[in-house]
Amino acid sequence: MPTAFQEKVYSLTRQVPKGRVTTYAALAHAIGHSGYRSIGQALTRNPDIPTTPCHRVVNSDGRVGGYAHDVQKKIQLLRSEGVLVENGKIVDFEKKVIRNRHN
DNA sequence: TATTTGACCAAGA
DNA sequence: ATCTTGGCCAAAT
Repeated sequence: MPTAFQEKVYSLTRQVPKGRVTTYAALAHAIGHSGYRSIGQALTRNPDIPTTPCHRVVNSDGRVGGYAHDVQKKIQLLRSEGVLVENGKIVDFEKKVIRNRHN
């Protein structure tokens, strides 16, 4: 049973459109927290991949970051949505990332 | 109740 | 550009 905190994280993660990505810091900021690591913690406990596209959440510097089971799987999913990854980094990261800021 | 853990981040060397 | 360090916060143990 998810906590209120996790509900927020999942909810925001689901709002990320296909072909775009967001960062742990952006999610944290959107919720009003500064504990970036807690966001990853919440996603780690996420059981259902299809319902929550947690593969669209990446590191702040454009690196792919981690994944519960296999990072390669995460990269594969991103690539299938049009987000290319080279050397563990997102190609054209600044174009794909959503930070809920001035746009 | 207290401690440890982790899919992070920013700044410094 | 890479590596290290300290800090952050919720959940699990």
